[in-house]
Amino acid sequence: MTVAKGVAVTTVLVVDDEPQIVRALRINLTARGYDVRTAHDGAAALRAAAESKPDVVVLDLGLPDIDGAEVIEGLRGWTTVPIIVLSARGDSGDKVRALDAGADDYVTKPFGMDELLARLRAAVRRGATSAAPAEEAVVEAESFTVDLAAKKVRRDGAEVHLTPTEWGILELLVRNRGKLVPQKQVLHEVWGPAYAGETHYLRVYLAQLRRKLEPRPSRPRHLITEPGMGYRFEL
Amino acid sequence: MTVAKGVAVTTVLVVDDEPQIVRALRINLTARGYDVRTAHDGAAALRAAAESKPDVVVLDLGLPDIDGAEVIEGLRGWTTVPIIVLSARGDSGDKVRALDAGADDYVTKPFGMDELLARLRAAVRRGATSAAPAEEAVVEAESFTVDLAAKKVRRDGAEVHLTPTEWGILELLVRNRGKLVPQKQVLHEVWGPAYAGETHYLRVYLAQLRRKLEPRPSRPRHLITEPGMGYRFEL
DNA sequence: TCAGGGCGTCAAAGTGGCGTCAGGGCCGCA
DNA sequence: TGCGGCCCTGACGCCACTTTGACGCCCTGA
Repeated sequence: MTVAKGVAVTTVLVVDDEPQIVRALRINLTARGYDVRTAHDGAAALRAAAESKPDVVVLDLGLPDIDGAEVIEGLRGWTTVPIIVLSARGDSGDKVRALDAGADDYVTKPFGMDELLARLRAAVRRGATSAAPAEEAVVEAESFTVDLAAKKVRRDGAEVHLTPTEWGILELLVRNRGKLVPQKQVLHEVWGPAYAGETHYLRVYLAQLRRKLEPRPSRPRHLITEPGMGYRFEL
Repeated sequence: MTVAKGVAVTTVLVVDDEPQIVRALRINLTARGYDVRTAHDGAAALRAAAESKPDVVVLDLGLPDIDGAEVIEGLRGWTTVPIIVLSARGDSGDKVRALDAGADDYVTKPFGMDELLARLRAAVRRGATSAAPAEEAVVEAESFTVDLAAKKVRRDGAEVHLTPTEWGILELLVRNRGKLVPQKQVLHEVWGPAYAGETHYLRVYLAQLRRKLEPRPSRPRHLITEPGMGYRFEL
């Protein structure tokens, strides 16, 4: 899902060369809060998919340029995004080919909008559960490990308890491991936009984190201060 | 997939009360190398699913005992196994209900065997990629056990009665065992989107759960509060 | 050599979250 | 109509976390 301002918006790519179908889908999907992108032929569909990273694709088989099965294969080469095939041809050979090429569902025209929407929800639901695990959830430093998914920190096997603020800082730095994170960014993301000047907070909390995590808190090896600039997490 | 001697065998659970349908499916699926299990009513289906851990379920909606949507919900309570619904009724209301209850696909009788097999392959393919690390239906903590399929909790052999709200919280935490679940997520998933600020509810209900489940409710070992962040279930 | 800014450290408030208990309202069931 | 289970609400004490202030160090530039 595309995430904007903390709200997950589902993006749907509609691929069809019949304007009235595209129009009907756009109206219905937009009304239900989906972000709708469209493409009118196979080449445009592949481009649009690569670009807008949709959460689900609705694909008509009768495209002017490329055969539908090839579009499916083109997508399946690099993404597991759910694909719902629309087709006027109801014969079973087409269905079998499309599904075996990698489509997730097959709906015959004319279709009921209710049914299509329900199948769309089902496809998105599946996509959401299977997609996730991308990012590596557990990061290992020399003297401690950070589990970003479980929000746990372990040191010498024992779990270390962090307060919400401590965790917020550590998470931010670990997600940007190796990179310098400016003071302003830390303050902004952990405390909020109104705290850009409270650099003293950072000194206090970084000291606390080092005391809890560093083998030698006064000679930090992982939670590095870059004077005047910001902080950096090193493995 | 069930793995035996290095060879992956796909297990299909067929649920239908019409013997000739079951027979036709058994013959066709077995011929293609699937391991076929069958059930003739909803109760048996839920039992068989918990027992044989199928890779895909083919479910007829017109069962003699339980409504089809309830069977789907019963399965979805603890597993993400793909479910393909078969139904004689082609009307769109049924389709929408079944799909929204958690079905993955919907095929209207009479169906072509080719098409059903293609949809089955598509469902299995998806299931294989998403294949979460085989979630267990029954989770054992030190002092109690949670049966996600049966929605039951046992402590010292005796069943513990939970209210719907208590169960909702426990289920959510157990499904995310080890992971921290933010307060907002608990409120959102148990009470609904409008209750994001009612953190007091959580304190009351967590106390109730601890009183019922923890050996030492004031020193919880399994239902852990992470102050300011959320809750965590530990085995 | 001195002044100043940035940083680390320690300790002392204060305050907000948490656990707990008890009461009240609602709804389904007898 | 009464009863019991369940959900919600309010009050209160406690503790952990956040915030704040004071102080000394180091480095840099004047």
